[in-house]
Order: sequence, then structure tokens, then C-alpha cells
Amino acid sequence: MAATEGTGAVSRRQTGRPTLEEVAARAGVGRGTVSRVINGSSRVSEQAKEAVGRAIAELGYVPDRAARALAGSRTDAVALVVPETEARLFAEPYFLDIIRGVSAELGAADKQLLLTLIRTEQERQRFEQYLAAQRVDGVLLVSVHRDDPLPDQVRALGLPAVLNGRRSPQEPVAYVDSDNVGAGRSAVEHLAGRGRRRIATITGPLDMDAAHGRLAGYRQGLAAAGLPADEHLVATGDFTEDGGRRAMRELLKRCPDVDAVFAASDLMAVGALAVLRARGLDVPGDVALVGVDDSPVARHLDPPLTSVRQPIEEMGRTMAGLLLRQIAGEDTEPSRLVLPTELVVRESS
Amino acid sequence: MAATEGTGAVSRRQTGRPTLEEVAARAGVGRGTVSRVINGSSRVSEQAKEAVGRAIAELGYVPDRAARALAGSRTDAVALVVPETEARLFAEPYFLDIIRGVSAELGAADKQLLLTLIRTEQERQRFEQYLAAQRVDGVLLVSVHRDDPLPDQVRALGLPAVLNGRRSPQEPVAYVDSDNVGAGRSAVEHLAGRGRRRIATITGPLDMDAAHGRLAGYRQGLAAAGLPADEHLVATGDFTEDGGRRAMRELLKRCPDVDAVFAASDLMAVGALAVLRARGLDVPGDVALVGVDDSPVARHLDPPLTSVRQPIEEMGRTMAGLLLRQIAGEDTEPSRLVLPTELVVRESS
DNA sequence: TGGAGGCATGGGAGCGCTCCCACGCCATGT
DNA sequence: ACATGGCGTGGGAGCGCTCCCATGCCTCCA
Repeated sequence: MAATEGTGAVSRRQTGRPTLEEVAARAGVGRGTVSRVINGSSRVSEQAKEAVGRAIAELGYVPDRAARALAGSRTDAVALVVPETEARLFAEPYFLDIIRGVSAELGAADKQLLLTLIRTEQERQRFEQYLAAQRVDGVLLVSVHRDDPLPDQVRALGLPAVLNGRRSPQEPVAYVDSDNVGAGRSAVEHLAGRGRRRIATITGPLDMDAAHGRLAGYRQGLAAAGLPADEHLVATGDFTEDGGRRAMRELLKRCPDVDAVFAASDLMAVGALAVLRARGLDVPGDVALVGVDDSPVARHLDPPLTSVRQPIEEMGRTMAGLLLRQIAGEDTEPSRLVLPTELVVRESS
Repeated sequence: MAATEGTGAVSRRQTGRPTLEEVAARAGVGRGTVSRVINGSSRVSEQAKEAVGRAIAELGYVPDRAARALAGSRTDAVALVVPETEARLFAEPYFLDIIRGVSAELGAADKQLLLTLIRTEQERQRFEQYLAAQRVDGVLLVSVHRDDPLPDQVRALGLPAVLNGRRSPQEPVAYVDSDNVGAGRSAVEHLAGRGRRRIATITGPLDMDAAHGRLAGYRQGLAAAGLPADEHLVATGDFTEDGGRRAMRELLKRCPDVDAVFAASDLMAVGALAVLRARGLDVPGDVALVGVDDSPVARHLDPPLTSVRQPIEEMGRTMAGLLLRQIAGEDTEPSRLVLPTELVVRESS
């Protein structure tokens, strides 16, 4: 059984998978025609289309992505890049939801998803090389900071790119963001509507545009409610629980009469709540509290946290959709999409 | 500028990236030698190695993965497959931690990570085709159920595979699991040690081995503490919050004298806590509660939840490590690794 | 001194596609 | 009747690598 063909070499077929050529032979057509059918392109006779379709089905043919990538200029792969330099900044479920949305959209388009976590500064620097080697059709970037060079690196490579969030209001790269200003405004309006007068805010890290947006919204909300803006009521946080704790202490020191807090993230709200509790202040009795993200933790807090929901999964889907359009060349102007947020009222306010 | 070479065709270079051949020319050696240097393989003279190294650096050469995959039999890519058929079963942070671990290990080995969420039954069926087309070197599978055919499909393709968790104690495919039995035992021993006598359990879905393991551990714990096993104290859940709620109600109906509950997941503990609370029962005063996962939600519950921590990220790392070894052919026997768990005591018990 | 063996090396062949040119066929126009 | 043009088509070339065979050199042994 081992050597059936004279002195012939043992066949070196690796996968046993049928190739384009075999499909062509079986269908009685040329390679070109099969390729055309598969790519749904140009003009192929109905008859050939049918014959090829049958051959593909019979053989269980699936085009080889590596060969395609090498021959064509497309790879049908997209990279989702997540910088993780600074410890798990964003709330964890956030990424998962983004991934979920991205994956759904890419899956529908039969593109594959390459997940790239950038951990060290070194990895960050080798990024361009990395992208070049991967041969991806486009890049999705999450969690960008003001001075982040990554987006520009990608653009310099001529690769389509879409950011989640923007670095600044003049972001040149396409992005999908949630309405941070609206989030801040709606939170404050809600608080003011419940009779709160001394509404403070705990901001995110000010090297992120999202933090600025929410802060701007906070100010708009105050103005809309006819409340005076008092800079003592603004404390800087960093989106972490511990940052929220520190900011809350600062706030209580500066303004003991504070009666509401808009925290720019649920995590910071958690920290703030702990401090409030420790000081014997009742939530929402003495101080009302609102967060952002509507994360699972918000629901399970005691009291359940009022929070501004972002459509995270939808942002993921939208990002992927934009990227796909960019790759297809249908999106020459970099799109900027801002998705609406929604206030979810619970017992903390 | 446009046409400098007689009637010659315009150059069609797509990326401008240097190729192996160019490196070879610059280093004054043949293609083969460069390839050998890059792959760190066989015997190359010190001199050639150096020349090639310099040329690579000067040109900024990075090997093209697609070409490599096509020519060789390796792709340097690994798929992480996450079935999502039934709504987000596992607690969300779980997956993220797995991904983190996997990514860290793969990144160190310069392998790329393909994330594949399987959503529909149809996608599940096209899985083999998918894998064939992707040309991955191996597959990591998460969240496997008893009758899951996915692992066998992968093996049938001759692909290395590692599971997170196992389908049954006789799992033929390599896997990494946490010590579910130990988790159950330590929780119950802890409860018994605090004087609890009527210790109930809310199990996971019984088509998952992890659920069985934790239940077995629960029984061992009772036995070790000299407590009688009472089947009325066992209620079946499904790892969801709502399942936990239902099971807790059932438990209270069957055994109003229950004084402790071991829930096989934090999420179920959350559900159980809500029911207990609603019935006016104090935790831990009347009923002590222990969960599994040590998820963020456990920390923020009121009272903070005692929980059995699993080394999730480490499981991810270990899985990737095992897979890499399998790919390298160093791991002929399918490895089974069980990682220890650790009880984190908080105020709920 | 001649032959055998080892080792570094160059380069042909080929992985499975896409791209594109050239060919033949047909229906038209004059 | 012949030329014209379109359309479907086949298949060569080539994407950038790895694999492996053949080559030439050098050392070692008899």
C-alpha cells in the first residue's frame, strides 16, 4: 500500500483539499472562469456558472485564503487593535461588546477578524512592521488617546482605518463615537430635574476626547438648567474605580454641600459610592449619583446606579461597516458617526 | 516621470515592501540562505548570517505571512473559537480574560490570533469549511458542552486543538480546566467551618462538565465535614442570574431551614441573593452565600460575595502554550491540565 | 596523493490563487 | 459578401515564500 507507483515519490498533498484547478477540470471549464464565478464578477454564461457551481458543491471546494491574499491584493482580513498599555482602562465588558459587534458585521461579509492586543511600548513601536506582515485590508482601533500616533501610522501605510472614539474634535481619521456631550447633558438635566442644585462631576482622563465631551455636556446641562458653573465642582478622574474614589474625596473636601455627582464612567461611580458610603452619606438621599456605560456592575450596585447607556455593540457593528465600505472604496471622505446615548434611570438618583 | 522605460508597462508593485529576493541580492547571497537565516534553521555560516541580518535591517524587511502560508505548511495563525449560540452564557469578563491570556502567549511566539464567534447553527455547521479556508495551525475552543461536536470536527481535520474545560471526564482532546471539584469542596468546607449545617447548592447546567465537577466537590465537602447528603439541597441552575433566582426559590420551598448556599457561579449567586433579600432573609446572617468566578460583580455586591477564584487568564495562557507545543509536535499525548482554584472570603459567608 | 564525506550554498519548482492578454465565436453593420 | 466589435473564455505569468536537490568547496582518512 505504501509505494504503489514504481519508484515514484510519495505524493506530498498536504491537505487533500480540492483546488481551483480541480474544480475547473470537473466543470469542464478553465481556471479563469471558475475564478470569475467565485468572485461573482464580470460576465459569465449562465451555463458555465451552473456547471462550476455544481462542481464546487460536489467537491466541497473552499478557496484558500492564503493563496488569494498572495495573488490578489485583498486579504479579507481586518485587524482589531486594542492598546493595553495602561492597565485595563476601559471597563471590561466594553471591549467584549465591541468585539461582538465587529465580529457580527465582519462575519456577515465573510471577513476574518484578527485580534491584536498591544501590551508593551515595544509592541507599539513594531506596529507598522506588524501590519505590513499581516497583510490586512483595514484596521479598527479602539481606545485612542489624544496623542496616539497609531491611527496616523495606519494611514501612512495607506490602510483603511476606523477609530472607536476620536482623538480630538478635528480627528482626520474616520471614527465612530457615542454622543459624549449628550451623555453629560442628559445626566445633568436629569439630576437638575430632580431638584439637585450642587451637581458635581468626576471627569475621565483629560487626554481622551470622550472625557472632554462628557465634561462639555455636563456644563451644557448646568447652563440649560440655569445653574451656575462652579469649577470647584469639577474633579478629574481617570475612568478607574480608584480614580473615582480619589476624586470623590476631593469633591467632598472642596464642596461639602454637593448634592449630586455625574461620574463619567460607572467604574468611577462605584468608587465614588464607596467614599460617600464611608462618610455616612446616603445615596440618593444626600447625594444622587449617575454613571456612564450602563455596565453590569451598575445594575448590581446598591443602590442600582442610574447610568447613561452607550450602544457599544452597535458601535462595533458600525465601525466594521464603515471599514468595509472604506475597503470597498465607497467611502472616500472619512466618515464621522456619532451614536446617541440613552439615560437609564435607577435608584441612585 | 510616468513612463521612463520605453514602451514598458508601468511597474505594478503593490506595497513597495522588500522581498526575500531583494534581501538576498543586497546581502550577496541566495534566497535559500536568507530563508534559512530567517527561520533560524540549519547550518548557516556566521558570516552569511551577519550579512543577511544587516540587509534585513537596512531594508526593513518583514516576511509576508500569506506567502509563507502558501509555500509552507505553517500559517502561524491560531483560531480562538467561541460558540455564542446560547446567549452569553459565561460571565462576560471570563472571555476577556481568556483572550488576554491567549493573546499574551501567542504574541510572545509571534503567532496571530483569529477570533471566531460562532453565532448561528448555520455557522456552526459551516465550521469545517471555515477552518479549511482559514488555514490555521491550531484551534482553541472555549465553553464546550457535553455533546459538542466541534472538538471532534477539528480533530477530524487533523488540526491541533485545546479546549477550555472538557466535555466529560474521558475527554479525548487536550484541555485546560480549573479544578472544579476542588472549587466545590473548598466552598463547602469553608461554609461548614463557619458552622453551617444545611448547605445547599445551585448547580450549573448539567450538560457541562464544570457543573458536574463543582457538584461533586460540593458532595465531597459535605462528606468531609460529616454532613449528610440531602438531594433536596441540590437545585439545578444554568449559570445565569435568572436561573439562580429560580433555583433559590425552589430551594427555599423545599428546605426552609437552609443556612448556606454554594452557587456554582457568581451570576447565579447574584440571582440567589436577590431572592433571599426579597424574602427578608439576611446574608450572611440567615443564609451564607458563596459563588464561583470571583468576577467584578462579586466584589461590588452587597454584601461582597465570597467566591472561588479561577485563574482565568492563566488558563488562556496555558491553553495557548499547550497548543503551540502540539503544533510543534512536542505534545503527542493530548495533555490534560487542571489549574487550582482559590477561595476568596468576603462578607457573604 | 586520491577518494570519501560533510557542510554551506544557490536556485528550480511549486504552493493556489488573481490578473490580464489573446483567442474564437457570434451578431451586427455596410 | 466582408469587416467590425463585443462577449465569454482559456491559460500564461506571477504574487513571495519554502522545500529540496544539486553543486562546489573543504577537511579528513587511508
